[in-house]
Amino acid sequence: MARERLPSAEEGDRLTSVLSLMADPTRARLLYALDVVEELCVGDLAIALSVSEDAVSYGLRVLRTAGLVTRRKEGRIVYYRLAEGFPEPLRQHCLRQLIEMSRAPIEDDDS
Amino acid sequence: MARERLPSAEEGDRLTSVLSLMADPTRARLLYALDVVEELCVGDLAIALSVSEDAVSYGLRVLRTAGLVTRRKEGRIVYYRLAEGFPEPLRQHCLRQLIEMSRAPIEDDDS
DNA sequence: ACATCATCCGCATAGCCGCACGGGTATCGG
DNA sequence: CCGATACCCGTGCGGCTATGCGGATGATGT
Repeated sequence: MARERLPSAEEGDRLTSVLSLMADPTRARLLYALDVVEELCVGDLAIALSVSEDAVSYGLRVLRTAGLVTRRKEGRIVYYRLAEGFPEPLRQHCLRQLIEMSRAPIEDDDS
Repeated sequence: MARERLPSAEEGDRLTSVLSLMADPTRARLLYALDVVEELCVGDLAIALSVSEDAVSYGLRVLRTAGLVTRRKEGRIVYYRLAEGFPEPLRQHCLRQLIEMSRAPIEDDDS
Protein backbone atom coordinates (compact mmCIF):
# COMPACT_ATOMS: atom_id res chain seq x y z
CA MET A 1 0.00 0.00 0.00
CA ALA A 2 0.88 3.61 0.10
CA ARG A 3 4.61 4.01 0.27
CA GLU A 4 4.28 7.72 0.09
CA ARG A 5 5.38 10.27 2.57
CA LEU A 6 2.85 11.73 4.88
CA PRO A 7 1.16 14.96 3.98
CA SER A 8 2.87 18.03 5.27
CA ALA A 9 1.12 20.47 7.53
CA GLU A 10 0.65 22.71 4.53
CA GLU A 11 -0.96 19.98 2.49
CA GLY A 12 -3.02 19.12 5.49
CA ASP A 13 -4.37 22.61 5.42
CA ARG A 14 -5.25 22.39 1.77
CA LEU A 15 -7.02 19.14 2.38
CA THR A 16 -8.81 20.69 5.28
CA SER A 17 -9.86 23.79 3.45
CA VAL A 18 -11.75 21.87 0.82
CA LEU A 19 -13.16 19.45 3.33
CA SER A 20 -14.26 22.04 5.82
CA LEU A 21 -16.41 23.55 3.11
CA MET A 22 -18.55 20.44 3.25
CA ALA A 23 -18.27 20.09 7.00
CA ASP A 24 -21.24 22.32 7.59
CA PRO A 25 -24.82 21.11 7.46
CA THR A 26 -26.08 24.00 5.39
CA ARG A 27 -23.29 23.92 2.84
CA ALA A 28 -23.33 20.16 2.55
CA ARG A 29 -27.04 20.19 1.89
CA LEU A 30 -26.66 23.06 -0.54
CA LEU A 31 -24.07 21.15 -2.50
CA TYR A 32 -26.13 18.00 -2.46
CA ALA A 33 -29.21 19.85 -3.60
CA LEU A 34 -27.28 21.38 -6.47
CA ASP A 35 -25.84 18.00 -7.31
CA VAL A 36 -29.35 16.60 -7.58
CA VAL A 37 -31.30 19.45 -9.12
CA GLU A 38 -28.55 21.02 -11.21
CA GLU A 39 -29.70 24.61 -10.88
CA LEU A 40 -31.60 26.44 -8.19
CA CYS A 41 -32.17 29.98 -7.00
CA VAL A 42 -31.61 31.25 -3.49
CA GLY A 43 -35.23 31.45 -2.49
CA ASP A 44 -36.03 27.92 -3.62
CA LEU A 45 -32.98 26.59 -1.84
CA ALA A 46 -34.09 28.31 1.33
CA ILE A 47 -37.51 26.69 1.07
CA ALA A 48 -36.16 23.30 0.07
CA LEU A 49 -33.74 23.17 2.98
CA SER A 50 -35.91 25.03 5.47
CA VAL A 51 -33.18 27.55 6.10
CA SER A 52 -33.29 31.32 6.14
CA GLU A 53 -32.40 33.05 2.91
CA ASP A 54 -29.58 34.81 4.67
CA ALA A 55 -28.09 31.52 5.71
CA VAL A 56 -28.40 30.21 2.17
CA SER A 57 -26.94 33.39 0.77
CA TYR A 58 -24.07 33.24 3.17
CA GLY A 59 -23.41 29.57 2.49
CA LEU A 60 -23.44 30.15 -1.25
CA ARG A 61 -21.18 33.14 -0.83
CA VAL A 62 -18.61 30.99 0.89
CA LEU A 63 -18.90 28.22 -1.68
CA ARG A 64 -18.68 30.72 -4.50
CA THR A 65 -15.62 32.36 -3.01
CA ALA A 66 -14.04 28.93 -2.93
CA GLY A 67 -15.02 28.39 -6.53
CA LEU A 68 -17.25 25.41 -5.89
CA VAL A 69 -20.44 26.96 -7.25
CA THR A 70 -21.23 29.53 -9.93
CA ARG A 71 -24.18 31.80 -10.40
CA ARG A 72 -26.20 32.97 -13.35
CA LYS A 73 -28.38 36.01 -13.09
CA GLU A 74 -31.72 36.07 -14.81
CA GLY A 75 -33.58 39.23 -14.06
CA ARG A 76 -33.62 39.65 -10.36
CA ILE A 77 -33.31 35.95 -9.71
CA VAL A 78 -29.92 34.36 -9.24
CA TYR A 79 -29.46 30.72 -10.14
CA TYR A 80 -26.70 28.67 -8.64
CA ARG A 81 -25.10 25.46 -9.80
CA LEU A 82 -22.04 23.43 -9.06
CA ALA A 83 -19.00 24.98 -10.67
CA GLU A 84 -17.74 23.63 -13.96
CA GLY A 85 -14.62 22.26 -12.38
CA PHE A 86 -16.30 20.93 -9.29
CA PRO A 87 -13.95 18.21 -8.08
CA GLU A 88 -15.42 15.01 -9.46
CA PRO A 89 -14.01 12.75 -6.74
CA LEU A 90 -15.57 15.02 -4.19
CA ARG A 91 -18.90 14.76 -5.89
CA GLN A 92 -18.90 11.11 -6.76
CA HIS A 93 -17.23 9.62 -3.78
CA CYS A 94 -17.58 12.03 -0.93
CA LEU A 95 -20.85 13.81 -1.32
CA ARG A 96 -22.93 10.86 -2.45
CA GLN A 97 -21.16 8.23 -0.43
CA LEU A 98 -21.48 10.28 2.68
CA ILE A 99 -25.12 10.91 2.06
CA GLU A 100 -25.49 7.18 1.79
CA MET A 101 -23.69 6.75 5.05
CA SER A 102 -25.72 9.40 6.75
CA ARG A 103 -28.80 7.31 6.00
CA ALA A 104 -27.44 3.84 6.70
CA PRO A 105 -25.52 4.80 9.77
CA ILE A 106 -22.22 3.34 10.81
CA GLU A 107 -22.50 1.28 13.95
CA ASP A 108 -19.96 3.20 15.92
CA ASP A 109 -22.03 5.90 17.47
CA ASP A 110 -20.20 6.27 20.73
CA SER A 111 -20.35 8.63 23.65
CA MET B 1 -30.16 11.64 -10.56
CA ALA B 2 -32.95 13.67 -9.16
CA ARG B 3 -34.83 10.78 -7.73
CA GLU B 4 -34.10 11.06 -4.06
CA ARG B 5 -35.31 13.58 -1.61
CA LEU B 6 -32.88 16.07 -0.20
CA PRO B 7 -31.18 15.36 3.10
CA SER B 8 -32.96 16.70 6.11
CA ALA B 9 -31.26 19.07 8.49
CA GLU B 10 -30.74 16.17 10.83
CA GLU B 11 -29.08 14.07 8.19
CA GLY B 12 -27.08 17.10 7.25
CA ASP B 13 -25.76 17.15 10.77
CA ARG B 14 -24.85 13.50 10.68
CA LEU B 15 -23.09 14.02 7.40
CA THR B 16 -21.31 16.98 8.79
CA SER B 17 -20.25 15.35 12.01
CA VAL B 18 -18.31 12.66 10.27
CA LEU B 19 -16.91 15.09 7.77
CA SER B 20 -15.85 17.70 10.26
CA LEU B 21 -13.71 15.09 11.93
CA MET B 22 -11.51 15.12 8.86
CA ALA B 23 -11.84 18.83 8.36
CA ASP B 24 -8.97 19.55 10.69
CA PRO B 25 -5.37 19.46 9.53
CA THR B 26 -4.13 17.53 12.54
CA ARG B 27 -6.88 14.93 12.50
CA ALA B 28 -6.77 14.49 8.74
CA ARG B 29 -3.05 13.89 8.87
CA LEU B 30 -3.44 11.56 11.81
CA LEU B 31 -5.97 9.48 9.91
CA TYR B 32 -3.87 9.44 6.81
CA ALA B 33 -0.80 8.43 8.76
CA LEU B 34 -2.70 5.59 10.36
CA ASP B 35 -4.07 4.59 7.00
CA VAL B 36 -0.53 4.31 5.68
CA VAL B 37 1.40 2.93 8.63
CA GLU B 38 -1.36 0.87 10.23
CA GLU B 39 -0.30 1.36 13.83
CA LEU B 40 1.52 4.18 15.59
CA CYS B 41 2.01 5.54 19.09
CA VAL B 42 1.37 9.09 20.19
CA GLY B 43 4.99 10.12 20.43
CA ASP B 44 5.87 8.89 16.96
CA LEU B 45 2.83 10.55 15.50
CA ALA B 46 3.86 13.80 17.13
CA ILE B 47 7.30 13.55 15.58
CA ALA B 48 6.04 12.38 12.20
CA LEU B 49 3.57 15.22 11.92
CA SER B 50 5.63 17.85 13.75
CA VAL B 51 2.83 18.51 16.17
CA SER B 52 2.88 18.74 19.94
CA GLU B 53 2.08 15.54 21.77
CA ASP B 54 -0.84 17.25 23.43
CA ALA B 55 -2.33 18.16 20.10
CA VAL B 56 -1.90 14.59 18.89
CA SER B 57 -3.41 13.26 22.08
CA TYR B 58 -6.35 15.58 21.80
CA GLY B 59 -6.89 14.78 18.15
CA LEU B 60 -6.80 11.07 18.83
CA ARG B 61 -9.15 11.50 21.72
CA VAL B 62 -11.70 13.15 19.50
CA LEU B 63 -11.31 10.50 16.84
CA ARG B 64 -11.57 7.78 19.43
CA THR B 65 -14.68 9.30 20.92
CA ALA B 66 -16.18 9.21 17.46
CA GLY B 67 -15.13 5.59 17.10
CA LEU B 68 -12.82 6.15 14.15
CA VAL B 69 -9.66 4.91 15.83
CA THR B 70 -8.87 2.36 18.52
CA ARG B 71 -5.94 2.02 20.85
CA ARG B 72 -3.89 -0.86 22.17
CA LYS B 73 -1.77 -0.46 25.24
CA GLU B 74 1.62 -2.13 25.41
CA GLY B 75 3.43 -1.27 28.59
CA ARG B 76 3.34 2.47 28.88
CA ILE B 77 3.06 3.03 25.18
CA VAL B 78 -0.30 3.35 23.50
CA TYR B 79 -0.65 2.33 19.90
CA TYR B 80 -3.42 3.70 17.74
CA ARG B 81 -4.91 2.38 14.54
CA LEU B 82 -7.92 2.99 12.41
CA ALA B 83 -10.99 1.41 13.96
CA GLU B 84 -12.17 -1.95 12.74
CA GLY B 85 -15.30 -0.48 11.28
CA PHE B 86 -13.63 2.58 9.82
CA PRO B 87 -15.99 3.59 7.03
CA GLU B 88 -14.42 2.10 3.95
CA PRO B 89 -15.82 4.68 1.53
CA LEU B 90 -14.37 7.36 3.72
CA ARG B 91 -10.99 5.72 3.60
CA GLN B 92 -10.96 4.67 -0.01
CA HIS B 93 -12.59 7.59 -1.62
CA CYS B 94 -12.33 10.53 0.68
CA LEU B 95 -9.07 10.26 2.51
CA ARG B 96 -6.95 9.08 -0.37
CA GLN B 97 -8.72 11.00 -3.07
CA LEU B 98 -8.49 14.17 -1.10
CA ILE B 99 -4.86 13.67 -0.35
CA GLU B 100 -4.40 13.26 -4.08
CA MET B 101 -6.27 16.46 -4.67
CA SER B 102 -4.26 18.26 -2.06
CA ARG B 103 -1.19 17.52 -4.15
CA ALA B 104 -2.59 18.12 -7.60
CA PRO B 105 -4.63 21.17 -6.74
CA ILE B 106 -7.86 22.21 -8.33
CA GLU B 107 -7.81 25.49 -10.15
CA ASP B 108 -10.07 27.36 -7.85
CA ASP B 109 -10.52 30.94 -8.79
CA ASP B 110 -13.23 33.40 -8.19
CA SER B 111 -14.69 36.22 -10.16
C1' DA C 1 11.28 3.11 46.97
C1' DC C 2 12.23 6.63 43.83
C1' DA C 3 12.95 8.89 39.54
C1' DT C 4 11.60 8.90 34.87
C1' DC C 5 8.89 8.42 30.94
C1' DA C 6 4.59 8.07 27.89
C1' DT C 7 0.27 9.42 27.99
C1' DC C 8 -4.15 11.22 29.56
C1' DC C 9 -7.15 14.62 31.70
C1' DG C 10 -9.34 19.13 33.24
C1' DC C 11 -9.26 23.76 32.77
C1' DA C 12 -8.66 28.24 30.66
C1' DT C 13 -7.98 30.96 26.59
C1' DA C 14 -7.89 32.66 22.17
C1' DG C 15 -9.35 32.28 17.59
C1' DC C 16 -12.76 31.07 14.22
C1' DC C 17 -17.35 30.57 12.06
C1' DG C 18 -22.19 30.47 11.00
C1' DC C 19 -25.82 33.35 11.08
C1' DA C 20 -29.06 37.28 12.02
C1' DC C 21 -29.53 42.11 11.31
C1' DG C 22 -29.71 46.46 8.95
C1' DG C 23 -28.94 48.68 4.82
C1' DG C 24 -27.88 48.65 -0.10
C1' DT C 25 -28.64 47.54 -5.35
C1' DA C 26 -30.91 45.91 -9.34
C1' DT C 27 -35.26 44.41 -11.36
C1' DC C 28 -40.12 43.91 -12.05
C1' DG C 29 -45.15 45.21 -11.93
C1' DG C 30 -48.47 48.79 -12.11
C1' DC D 1 -42.26 56.71 -11.11
C1' DC D 2 -43.05 53.96 -6.94
C1' DG D 3 -43.34 50.14 -4.20
C1' DA D 4 -42.23 45.35 -3.86
C1' DT D 5 -39.20 41.62 -4.68
C1' DA D 6 -34.86 38.89 -4.81
C1' DC D 7 -30.65 39.05 -3.49
C1' DC D 8 -25.97 40.79 -1.75
C1' DC D 9 -22.82 42.84 1.59
C1' DG D 10 -20.53 44.48 6.00
C1' DT D 11 -20.78 44.06 10.79
C1' DG D 12 -21.36 42.12 15.23
C1' DC D 13 -22.43 38.49 18.40
C1' DG D 14 -22.79 33.83 20.47
C1' DG D 15 -21.07 29.41 20.43
C1' DC D 16 -17.77 26.05 19.41
C1' DT D 17 -13.03 24.17 19.39
C1' DA D 18 -8.11 23.51 19.04
C1' DT D 19 -4.40 23.93 21.92
C1' DG D 20 -1.23 24.95 25.80
C1' DC D 21 -0.40 24.15 30.65
C1' DG D 22 -0.33 21.85 35.16
C1' DG D 23 -1.16 17.86 37.34
C1' DA D 24 -2.43 12.84 37.66
C1' DT D 25 -1.74 7.90 36.39
C1' DG D 26 0.60 3.87 35.52
C1' DA D 27 4.54 1.40 33.69
C1' DT D 28 9.67 0.97 33.71
C1' DG D 29 14.43 1.03 35.35
C1' DT D 30 17.85 1.20 39.13
